[in-house]
Amino acid sequence: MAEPEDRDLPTRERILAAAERLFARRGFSGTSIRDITDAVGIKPPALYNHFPNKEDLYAEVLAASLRPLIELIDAAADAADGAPNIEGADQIVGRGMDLLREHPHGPALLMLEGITGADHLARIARDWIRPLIERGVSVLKENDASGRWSEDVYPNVIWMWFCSAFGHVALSALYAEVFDEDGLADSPFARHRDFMAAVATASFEPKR
Amino acid sequence: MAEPEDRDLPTRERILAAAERLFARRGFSGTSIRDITDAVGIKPPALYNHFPNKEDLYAEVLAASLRPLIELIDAAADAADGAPNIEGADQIVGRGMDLLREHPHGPALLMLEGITGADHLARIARDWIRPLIERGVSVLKENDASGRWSEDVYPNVIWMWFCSAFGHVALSALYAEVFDEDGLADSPFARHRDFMAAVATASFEPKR
Amino acid sequence: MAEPEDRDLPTRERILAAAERLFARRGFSGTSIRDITDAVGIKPPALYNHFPNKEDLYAEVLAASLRPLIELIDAAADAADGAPNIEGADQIVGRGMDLLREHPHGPALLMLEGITGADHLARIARDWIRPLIERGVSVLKENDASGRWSEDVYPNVIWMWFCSAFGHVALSALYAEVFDEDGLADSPFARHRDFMAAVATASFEPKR
Amino acid sequence: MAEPEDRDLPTRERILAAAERLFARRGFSGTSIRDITDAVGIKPPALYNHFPNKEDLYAEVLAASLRPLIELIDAAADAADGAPNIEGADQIVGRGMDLLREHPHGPALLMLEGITGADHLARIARDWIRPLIERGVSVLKENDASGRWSEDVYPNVIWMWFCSAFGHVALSALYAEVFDEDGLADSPFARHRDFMAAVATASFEPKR
DNA sequence: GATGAATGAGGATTCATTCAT
DNA sequence: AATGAATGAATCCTCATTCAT
Repeated sequence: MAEPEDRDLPTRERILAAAERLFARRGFSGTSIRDITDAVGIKPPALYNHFPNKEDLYAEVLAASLRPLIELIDAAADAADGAPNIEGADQIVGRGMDLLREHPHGPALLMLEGITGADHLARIARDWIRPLIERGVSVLKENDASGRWSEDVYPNVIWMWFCSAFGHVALSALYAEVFDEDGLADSPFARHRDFMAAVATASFEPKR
Repeated sequence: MAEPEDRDLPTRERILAAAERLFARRGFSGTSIRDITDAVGIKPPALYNHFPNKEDLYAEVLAASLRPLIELIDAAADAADGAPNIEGADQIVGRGMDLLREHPHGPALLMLEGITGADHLARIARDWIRPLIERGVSVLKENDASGRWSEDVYPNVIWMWFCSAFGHVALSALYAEVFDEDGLADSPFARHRDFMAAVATASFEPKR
Repeated sequence: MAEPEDRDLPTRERILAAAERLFARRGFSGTSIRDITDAVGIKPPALYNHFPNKEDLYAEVLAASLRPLIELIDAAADAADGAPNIEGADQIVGRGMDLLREHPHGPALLMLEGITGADHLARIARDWIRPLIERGVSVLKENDASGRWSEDVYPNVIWMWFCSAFGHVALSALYAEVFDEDGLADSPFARHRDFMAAVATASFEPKR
Repeated sequence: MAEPEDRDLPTRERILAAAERLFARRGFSGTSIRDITDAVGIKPPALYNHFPNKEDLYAEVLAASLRPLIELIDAAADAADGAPNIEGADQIVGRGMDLLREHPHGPALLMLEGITGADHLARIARDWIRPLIERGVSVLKENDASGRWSEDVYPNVIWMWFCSAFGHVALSALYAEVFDEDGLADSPFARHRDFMAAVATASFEPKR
């Protein structure tokens, strides 16, 4: 708990790191300023030299936590853009999950926001999720040669993968309790990622 | 907001209903006793005539919210138990989602618990999720004739469907912001349910 | 300080009494909730069972403190309405001051507000002071036969008396330090009141 | 608001000017160090290079704000010392008010202190107000030939004029709300000053 | 002189809970 | 079964002040 949260970094960064971890684990109202400052090793008033209030700190954590995810997913989609049909699907899914795994707080924060539908939801949806979906849909339009799906379910395709992938990462605590192993550890994670990639393959296998 | 939460029901039931809705929307620490009693139309001390404290009320809400889900999913699985191969998969998925839709607070509560990994998580995992997974795995063992999957990914199959289905229902607020329509309304919901059922079908289509 | 503030009265009244005294002596921002609740003999949270917040408590104190002043002055003006010329002026002044003396917190609160020009000033001016001035002006119009003053200085007449009378009562702490006697005690107060009444008489003495 | 408070002056003077204005408008406890430094355009710690703490800054503001008033009033009294009877009264009153008008924060600060009776009151009373009163009384003794007043009400005379004159200037915010015009603007101020001078004349008009 | 970072003390207010009625 | 009044603990945040730079 009181891990000094990377003692070398400037205080502002340490606050962001501690806040990200705590907000992701306990939600906004479940995390107190004191929780965060205790984790950083400062007193509560010191936090206000770096952030004007809890809300703004949270907004910054949210943005900082989602930005790399979207950027990386975007880059992965770029890479897969010209790729041939079926192989593309499983590779995108696999890469996407690997990226989520490296930034597991983002999915948790996003799903907490998505469920509780708090104040930031509209902005998140507009700025992060909608572009992500649109990006995915356009990739599908160019690459799906399976003949299985009409264009108007492409958003559902992306949405389902979004729920599955973000859900797996965000729900790692539940996964651990259910399966007695850390869902983000190498082997279980690989198994799940590969399974999801295989479902993707099956989904875009040309219809007989 | 201040809907008197079914004026005819006994107070205890009205508290449970209001608490379920609020806990699902704002989480445990984001919901105050006053929020609940305001929704019911009583004063905070009156709540303590029916529940010993907030924690126990929450535990009861959680159980009451998850029990029907598990029971109904269980029943759906029973019905599909003897069903033939491929048709079974999409029917189970479709029925399961219809059931979730009727009790949308359950998925939200479960995912909030699953993310924040709070005190109830171990019990929930043991009592509700593990049996659900095991039930699904055994159904798969009896019915999967696709030749696509080895038995040790069956848990991943169920887990992925769990994330997708519970995620879609729990994240309806996010869905609404992203797609400008209520993901639980008839037509969008049917589209997503049918798409997921189709993916199930594709996943269990016998391999060529 | 910790006088129990009239132990018999209901808590709400005791809070109002303590708050009036403290706000009048130390101003709004110089008075803490704890100051008030200490004077009443309760803990700070108990105050919130009776008033929603400090601002509203202050507003209520202000209204409760000014209302009797205005009402009584109004009544005094009524009584003097039909009175003959000169005698009226000194009697109104004398009676008005006697009334202020009985409610000395009102002038203090009003002058603090009037100086700091805080949020309530506009409302106070409109609801309390303007009617008071207008009332005084109309009395002057009917009764001033001195031939000394044009009608357009009547507001200045009232304003000057307002400053003098409210000032004397509000500034009793300063008066005490300057003159080494309590300006609200019987004898010094009577001397000042009678002097002011005499000035009023001189001011409305028919011009030679 | 964020007027840089006379950019050319040395920081110390700019702090004094900003502090005077803010203390006069919001009182001691209603003004924070940050309010002052914001108005000056520096950060709070910089203030401590010029003043040891808030209390001492306030004391200096108070002295600096009252000193010119007293000096100027004193000078005005000197000038009127040899002046003949009746004309003197109105001239002193008129000149005194003109002086107050040029330093309107002094009256506000003084009345706030006089009402709240804070720590500085005794010193202020002794050092500033008492000499002022005594000076006025001695002028009256030498000049009052009206035969209207016994010598023991002379202090009341001065006190009443003090309340009226300081009150009018300090309460300019209230005046503005009540009369819809700035009480310190040329025309309204002149009207009030002349009225007060006229009352002075009437008060010292030889009795018939 | 000025500032960024820090802090102890205290600010108003909320919260879960109790208890007498 | 319900409530008004009360409270200890905790909430977010502000404040005056310090100190190293």
